[in-house]
Amino acid sequence: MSLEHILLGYLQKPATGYDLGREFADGAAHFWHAERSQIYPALKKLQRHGWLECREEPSERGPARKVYEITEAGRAELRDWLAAGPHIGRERLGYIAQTFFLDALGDLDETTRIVEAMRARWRATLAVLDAGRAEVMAATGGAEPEDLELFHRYAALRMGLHQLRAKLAWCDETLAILDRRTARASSDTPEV
Amino acid sequence: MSLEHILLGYLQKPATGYDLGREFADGAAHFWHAERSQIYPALKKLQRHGWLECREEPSERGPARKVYEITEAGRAELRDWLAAGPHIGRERLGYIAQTFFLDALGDLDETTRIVEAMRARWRATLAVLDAGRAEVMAATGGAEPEDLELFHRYAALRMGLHQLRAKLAWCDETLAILDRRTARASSDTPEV
DNA sequence: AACCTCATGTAACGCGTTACATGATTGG
DNA sequence: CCAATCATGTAACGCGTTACATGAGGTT
Repeated sequence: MSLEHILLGYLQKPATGYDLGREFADGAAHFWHAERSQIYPALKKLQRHGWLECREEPSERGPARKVYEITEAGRAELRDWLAAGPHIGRERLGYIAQTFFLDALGDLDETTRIVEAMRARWRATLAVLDAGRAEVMAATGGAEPEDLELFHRYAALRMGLHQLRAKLAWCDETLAILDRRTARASSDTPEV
Repeated sequence: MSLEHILLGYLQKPATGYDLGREFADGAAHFWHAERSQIYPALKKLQRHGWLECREEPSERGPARKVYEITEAGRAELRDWLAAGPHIGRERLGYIAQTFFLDALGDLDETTRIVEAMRARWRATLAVLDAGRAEVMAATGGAEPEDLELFHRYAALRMGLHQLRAKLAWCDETLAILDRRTARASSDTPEV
């Protein structure tokens, strides 16, 4: 159900399916993803519900743009979804599953290698989110954004940052434990 | 692809589909979930691949138990999956999406209410994970587990704890910002 | 008698991914 | 001329959810 409501959320400003596809590649990337092949049918479904209206506009290049706009019923539906309490679903986290079973490799060096790879990936993602944060900070001069829309978008970004920093903290903690363990193991069986 | 590999991971010790269903309700709940209706066909598929073997055993109550056991090919497949680098997929986080669009409610009191509800939910989950951590701590006497299997299961649990604490830290941070904002707003427009 | 736990499944549906189709314009 | 960007989609497939079916044995 969430994708549809995210589309309604974005469509408080009129947009085309193509535009929305870009949002999922940019602004929303850290909490949701959708391909355009999924977006186009979803928009039609929202229109059938009466939550969106559509007008066609010629485009300079390519086929006519279908610009969607939210209706009053759509706004009500969005508000219901937002006010209905937190939408916390079950998270499927392959990397924790992997950690959970990593003993099957029977080798703590392999564990170290995998955790280091995780750290590298998340550091790269953190750099992207941090750039977004720096942008907001520059625009507001270091204060919390006054504007309600920006305030909430920034709050969502802060959540992403907290989560990423927690992942990285776990990597550091785990690597430290692994380090201590390898150090201890090599002092137990010292080289000749 | 992950569910199948998680099943292989668990099946380093023989188990039935029913047993595995319980794991997803208990031990694996914080990073993966699967219904038994999904597990039974998945086990058959793994068997077709030659990664599992199955023997039937009579059960004291109910129909015969199908006890699955991993094969050498299955172990190789699991090791490949584990060693292939971190399995970091796209996360779909409805609650961040919700935060992102919460300005549509046009009311910071509603935002406060939602964030408080999130905090309550995550506090409850944290209590569960923390109990698991306390159990391990009690068993090892406060040290990191020596046993390789326990070490990795505990590492996975620590990750869950880090993530939850990050969520809660965000709630606290956000509620503090909201508080300051409401305080400022009421001093700008003081009651008569 | 009603209900819980053990133990197996099937069927229908919905959400998400990948691949493909079409076609105009702009830039190298 | 080739590639990228704009702009719309469809089709096939796979993963996940919900609901249902069956039936034995033990508990209240």
